[in-house]
Amino acid sequence: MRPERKTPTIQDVARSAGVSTATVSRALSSPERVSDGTRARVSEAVRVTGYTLNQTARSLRQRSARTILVALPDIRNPFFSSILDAIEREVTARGYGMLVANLYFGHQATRLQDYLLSNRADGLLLLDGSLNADDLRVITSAPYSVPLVVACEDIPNSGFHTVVTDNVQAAERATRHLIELGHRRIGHIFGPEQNVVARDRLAGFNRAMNREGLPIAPEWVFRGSFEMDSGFAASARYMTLADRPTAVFAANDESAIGFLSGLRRHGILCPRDISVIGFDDLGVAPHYSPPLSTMRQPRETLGKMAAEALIDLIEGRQGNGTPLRIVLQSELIARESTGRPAELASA
Amino acid sequence: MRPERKTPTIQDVARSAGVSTATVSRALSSPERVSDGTRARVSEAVRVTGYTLNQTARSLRQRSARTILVALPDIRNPFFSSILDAIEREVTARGYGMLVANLYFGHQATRLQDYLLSNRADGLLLLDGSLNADDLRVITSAPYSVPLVVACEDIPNSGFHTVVTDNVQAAERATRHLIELGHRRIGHIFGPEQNVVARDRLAGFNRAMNREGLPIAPEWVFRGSFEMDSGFAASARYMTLADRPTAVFAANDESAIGFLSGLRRHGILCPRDISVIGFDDLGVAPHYSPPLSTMRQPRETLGKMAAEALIDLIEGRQGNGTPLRIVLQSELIARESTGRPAELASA
DNA sequence: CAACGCGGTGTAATCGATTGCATAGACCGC
DNA sequence: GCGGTCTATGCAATCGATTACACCGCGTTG
Repeated sequence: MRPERKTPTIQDVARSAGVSTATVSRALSSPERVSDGTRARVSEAVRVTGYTLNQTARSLRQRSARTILVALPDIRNPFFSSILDAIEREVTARGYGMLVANLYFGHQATRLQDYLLSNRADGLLLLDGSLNADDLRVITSAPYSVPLVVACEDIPNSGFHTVVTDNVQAAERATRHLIELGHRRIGHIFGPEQNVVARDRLAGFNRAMNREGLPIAPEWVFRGSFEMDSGFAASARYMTLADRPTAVFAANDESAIGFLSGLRRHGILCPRDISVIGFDDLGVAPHYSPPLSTMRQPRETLGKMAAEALIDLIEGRQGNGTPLRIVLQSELIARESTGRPAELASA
Repeated sequence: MRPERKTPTIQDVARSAGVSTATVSRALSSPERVSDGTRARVSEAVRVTGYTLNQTARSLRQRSARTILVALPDIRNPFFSSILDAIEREVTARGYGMLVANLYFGHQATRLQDYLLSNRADGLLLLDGSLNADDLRVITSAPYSVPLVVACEDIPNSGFHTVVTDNVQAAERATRHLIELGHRRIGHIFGPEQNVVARDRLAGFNRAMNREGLPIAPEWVFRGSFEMDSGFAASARYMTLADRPTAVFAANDESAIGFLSGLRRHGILCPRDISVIGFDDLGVAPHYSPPLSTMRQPRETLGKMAAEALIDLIEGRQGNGTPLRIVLQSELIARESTGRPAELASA
């Protein structure tokens, strides 16, 4: 039977300051519109009452939650979590909150609708390319018109605002790095077949090989899933080959690491017997054995730009109809896992 | 000058179904309270109008956002991101949303207040032990009474509801593992000095050594920060020692990996020359060279239980005044980075 | 001196749901 | 046939802010 104290509202502040709620609201959100005296009395009243704004009430009235929703396939993936970090910084700096939805590769457009159409979030930052563009258009077009920015994983030809890195180009660069070292027989560990990023990296690999007139052996393209275990599995298949590549471009660092870990068990040493380059520059890459050559994406920039773009969209800037498309470049980080092929080194 | 179509509201549904808004509300949230016919007409009206609930309006009225806030020191850390994953699953299953605040080791209690006292979130799941208990009590006690569960990093003697693992015990187990292998001269890579988890692990290390009557050399306890680079730095100091330990317990896998990576550059090989055990069982641990022995915390369970506890608290279950305290145990995962010391192996 | 502009403030409508209370009608039992 | 109970529904208040509009008083200007 206790008094059930409630948190103070703007009414309490108004009463304490001897003004109307309208004045309190103005004193707090556009201080230049009230007189100095009033402003001071309101501040004091806020202090005395311990008032804090009820964001829910404000959201209802202003039809904006000052919150964005970030949807991604897997939070645990360190690549995504560092993007998330960059997004969080930017979003926080702009006074927004960040809701996170993990989709587990689930294509769950419905769950997203739930958040977005219920006014809990003002826009969607989508880091998952596996969603269906038409499903998404349901929420981005009238009457809902939810602001959307696609980042990291492109949804090709969708016409959505997009911030990505050029994976084809970067994969080509990685492959060319191996070629420049003298490798001619080069394999690839592919990512999940449906994944845009994996496909782009395969395309870049193919392009580099074709441009140099090098043959692509189908049995040297190992199926993978971006996970360490799939790289490990690829190493077993590698061992069964009669004719083996001297270098491998892995679609990401995880598969490169799993692959190397498997090879080591068979006594194949990197870079002595094989060169391997990965993608993403995970934290462990420089400390792996051997330190892993890789392509580094500008993760912070990517996350920051995507968040900026989304908030601009939400706040009505960036209004000119044409969809935004930002394409960033990745950087080659050559470490010790790539070297000249054995036949040249010994020569 | 376009018509500015708005998303349909419950009023539109009511009009379309020929009933009052009260009835629509009831049909949707407690269907058993309306007649079959009405329910059908309302469902149809919802379909026709494309109605979606405005969660903000509901939150305002019900004084609950169906959202929790998770605050952590560093999203990029794979340990935290996998906890976050478990939390997200549980929270989503219960119909809640998850706001994420990254604190960057910033002790920013103020930012948390912002979210919690503004009714954007119904409770706080705190994964950061560095916050000041008294600052937190401001929001957990009247008039605000924000539900709080502390997880992962304990805030000792705070009286908050807590879900953690027993780091002292686990560190003792890890150290004992080294002792059982025959090591007598054992070092430790310490975490950030202020961090509870780091302190507990040091305490467990000390306890194991003391119980076995083994000496603890101060110069064998390397200062660290839980990051790979700090493990790497420790390796440099290790090399300068005249008298070196034959085994090291690192406060986490990152520092173990950095340490091993540094030693390798000096030709010190693990496990031949030194045994190293880490903590956390990162994804890379089984694929590192050598595969890393480590302590595995029940991360999924921890995240899930913490989320459950918080939601129970929010929804008024788990009401009996005594603070909850759940302590989980970790599991030793012995891999190849730990072995018998050289002098015994050769014997 | 009347008209006007303007800064500062208050009144009340509004955002979109939920819910306490009232009521109409059906049904029941005595 | 009457009171009572129960079900299904509607009316209107409510959550806590923002904001359109009105108003007051003062200074300026023609």
